[in-house]
Amino acid sequence: MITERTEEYLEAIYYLYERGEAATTTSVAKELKVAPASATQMLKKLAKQGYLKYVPYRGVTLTPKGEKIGKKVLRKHRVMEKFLSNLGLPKSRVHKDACELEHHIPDDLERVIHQRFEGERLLPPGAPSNVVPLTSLLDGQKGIVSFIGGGRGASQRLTDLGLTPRTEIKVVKSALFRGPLMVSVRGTTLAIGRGIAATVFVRVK
Amino acid sequence: MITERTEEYLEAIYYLYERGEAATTTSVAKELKVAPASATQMLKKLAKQGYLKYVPYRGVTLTPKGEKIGKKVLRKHRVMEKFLSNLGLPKSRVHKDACELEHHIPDDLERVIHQRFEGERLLPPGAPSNVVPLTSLLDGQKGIVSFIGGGRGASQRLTDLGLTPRTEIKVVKSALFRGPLMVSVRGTTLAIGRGIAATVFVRVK
DNA sequence: CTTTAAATTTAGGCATGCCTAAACTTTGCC
DNA sequence: GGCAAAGTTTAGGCATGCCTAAATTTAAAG
Ligand SMILES: [Fe+2]
Ligand SMILES: [Fe+2]
Ligand SMILES: [Fe+2]
Ligand SMILES: [Fe+2]
Repeated sequence: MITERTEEYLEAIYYLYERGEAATTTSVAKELKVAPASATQMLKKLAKQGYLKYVPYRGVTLTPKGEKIGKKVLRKHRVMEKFLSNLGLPKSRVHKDACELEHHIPDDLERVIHQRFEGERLLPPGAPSNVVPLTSLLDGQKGIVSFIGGGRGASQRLTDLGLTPRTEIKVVKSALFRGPLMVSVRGTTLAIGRGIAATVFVRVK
Repeated sequence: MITERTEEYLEAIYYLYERGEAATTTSVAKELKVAPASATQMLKKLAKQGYLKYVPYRGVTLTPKGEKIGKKVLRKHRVMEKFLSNLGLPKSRVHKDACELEHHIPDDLERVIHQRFEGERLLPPGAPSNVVPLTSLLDGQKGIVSFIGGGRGASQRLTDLGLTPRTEIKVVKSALFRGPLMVSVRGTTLAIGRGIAATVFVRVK
């Protein structure tokens, strides 16, 4: 059985990775507010369990197995944060509560909550319900560009990138709530900012 | 700190109490699928902690402190069960997942979720069970208007909007917990407030 | 080579919590 | 008073997991 603390470590390591920071013993320890010695011990254990590769004095790298968990937990954390803050929970509690719930929310429940709370205010009235902002797609999902909701400037930039209606688009990597999205269009992969991505509405397949 | 297992015991004892059954060592043990000896030990501990009154050979009674917790946990359990099953979780998992979440959902979150799904208890007795308030529908779901539960004013306004019995209606977007619903009726999309939507009962397809 | 920061090892601490079988005691009923 | 059922006591098991200070080692930079 995977413990809550293990999830917490993997989440933190994935978070460092996502920001391009090295996952050293100290950086992990700082992230989790524990002493370096504690992190060393824990990282060795996680390596033995196959969640990451640990090289003494060199830091760690997540294995596919560990990355999958870290990524999932972080995603749940963010989904729950948004959920809670949308419900009007005091800001001071949003993070903490999300950090507890992230370990207890089943995958499918997370998915449903996510779908309902991302971009819901952006949808133009009357749009068919399977048309959603690009930012709502999860990694790996595909869609067809339906229309561009933004103004002229945004439209121009997106046209330049080849993001025009009826184009098929696939989300390669979405940080879910912040940071750019990596999308694949017409065989090429490109990164676009969240702000502009939110103006692209796609029909989900 | 109150443990999960403690909550489980208090929940079970409150559940017995609610049904008018005596909370004896054996009945509690049976409820939780443990040996009587385990229950004895645990009940003594809970008594020492002030959650209940324990009289050897006579069973237990919840103190106000214990009753408050047992009642709350059971309520959370039920709210979560309803929530999960409304979201389409497989029946086999609804109970188990609810029994985990009940220990991790903050009070205010439970309250909000409850409000969203309590509408179903407004159902007039004898109504077929697939008739639910409009507010219970999820995005994209369709239904046939069955009847209007509100008073004259509400009825008039809804009639004006074309929301009359036997009309087909589709929920385009429901904010799930607050804000108006977007519905599609006879080919047009319109927004209606939550309050009035709760008086519209529809037969789900 | 020296210095410093990062990392590791060591040795220990702490916090428990819940469960069971088997033998024994009590209660309640006849 | 005898008996069965309910409840209790006893004695033990099991499953750990994570954290830290201080001393030591290693790596990297100059
Ligand atoms: Fe967490
Ligand atoms: Fe978290
Ligand atoms: Fe539970
Ligand atoms: Fe429960």
